[in-house]
Amino acid sequence: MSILNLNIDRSSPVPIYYQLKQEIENLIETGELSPGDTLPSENEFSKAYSISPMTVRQAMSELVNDGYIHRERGRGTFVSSRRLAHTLDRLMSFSEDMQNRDLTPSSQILIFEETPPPMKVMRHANLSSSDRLLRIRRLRLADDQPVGLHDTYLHGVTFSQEELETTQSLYRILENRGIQLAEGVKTIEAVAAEEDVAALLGLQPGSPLLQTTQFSWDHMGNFVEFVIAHYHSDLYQYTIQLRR
Amino acid sequence: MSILNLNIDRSSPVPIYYQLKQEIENLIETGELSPGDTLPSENEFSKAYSISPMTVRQAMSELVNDGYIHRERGRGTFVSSRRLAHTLDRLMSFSEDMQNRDLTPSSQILIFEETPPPMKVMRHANLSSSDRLLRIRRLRLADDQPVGLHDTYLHGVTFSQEELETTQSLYRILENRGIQLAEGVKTIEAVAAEEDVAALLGLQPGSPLLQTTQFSWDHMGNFVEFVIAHYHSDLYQYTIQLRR
DNA sequence: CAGTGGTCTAGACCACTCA
DNA sequence: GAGTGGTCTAGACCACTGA
Repeated sequence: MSILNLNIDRSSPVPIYYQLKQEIENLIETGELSPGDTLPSENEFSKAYSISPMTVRQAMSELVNDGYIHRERGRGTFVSSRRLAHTLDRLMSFSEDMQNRDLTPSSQILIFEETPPPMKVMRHANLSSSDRLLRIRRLRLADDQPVGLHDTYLHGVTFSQEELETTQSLYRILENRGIQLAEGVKTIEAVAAEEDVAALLGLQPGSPLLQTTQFSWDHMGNFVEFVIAHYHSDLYQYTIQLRR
Repeated sequence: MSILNLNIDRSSPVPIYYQLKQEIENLIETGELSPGDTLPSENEFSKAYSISPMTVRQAMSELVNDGYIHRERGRGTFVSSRRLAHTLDRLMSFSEDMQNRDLTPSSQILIFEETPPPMKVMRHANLSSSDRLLRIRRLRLADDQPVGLHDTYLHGVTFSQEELETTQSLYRILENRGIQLAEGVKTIEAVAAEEDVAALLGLQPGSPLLQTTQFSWDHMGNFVEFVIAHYHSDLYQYTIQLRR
């Protein structure tokens, strides 16, 4: 593999390993390097640009980490397939999710009240029955078709039903109050539709539903929300991108 | 922060950075180090165990990458909130998955044959009806209880049923042939159990099942496998960790 | 065999934090 | 100003691959 023509500016405040990483990333993004192509060896990079091997290695390691390239001992370093976007699973609102799928999201608020935490929430979020959560039940529609039912329980934040109706986005309301969701756990299972849920989603009782339950926390590890959702499985599937 | 009491064996073939990483991981997993605790500085590690700073750094970098710790320039290195397990979603075999859940996995091979690709696979993996795939249907058990049914379609690899029975692991057979799964897409939905599947899983027909369909590719973007799986939802849920 | 990535050394200077 | 992580050097030996 002949050496690539890269632009490394040693007077720049940008770290050398980072410049190298960005340059290679660009070549891959623009298609000048294709999946399966062999990269110059670490040694070649090191000599061609007078960069210490360990510095070259740092750039390569981050590219491997980001999924752009992979290394094979004794063989070389290769550009990886770009089949998948480089995104992992993210905390995403229903609205964001639908917009990503090119559907128009909407909502009907069915319940808006203060309640003590459900048992499951008390256990996982370490709350007691004297704590008060804001409970919001919403029918979720995509292109005006009902696809799911969301029961959201919020901790440590209050607002009016009117504010939700005008803002449309729970996450935006949280952000306006300086609350940022940082991590979450979502569990997915299949359940048979109860009568009330079935009626709302236009299904027969007993129809298979996708049920997701999610806990979310902010950066400090404070419990923020619990959501239990039921989806019409013909209209809503869950897709995950995986890496080894 | 006083120095920790770690066990580093320099005569071991296990790399030093990896030993260091594992030891710290253990301290965090067992709770001997708690979220927010300050780790000894890189310099302290380096001196205490006579390890080169760059080697200490490699261990730390991987721990950061895996979400165990985070670094703050000028302040120190801290144990991260351990609310979430340290795994993101990975391509994982059923066996690995069960072992992570402390269950003993086993399998019964029901079908082992060559077939043309199913329609869905032809579309997604760009194959034609003249291609031949190896199809394997297996009943999957955890602690001897049937939890799921896997239909796997493999491309570009052949082996005998005997080899699978002795090796036990499809992924190991692939690895032995130099095939490494690199990325995948998994779709999760809820379906009603068909009669044959219900019987195998000990359920009534029409019971809600978790259905996952997965495509996997190697580093070069070559299609390797398609798996359609059905799970007894009471016994098997899918959990995802999310980040914003 | 030469070439590759994997690991490791023993230093260096820098920007940043905090007392 | 002492201590921290961030970057970087210029080498070394190893295990592995492939011709």
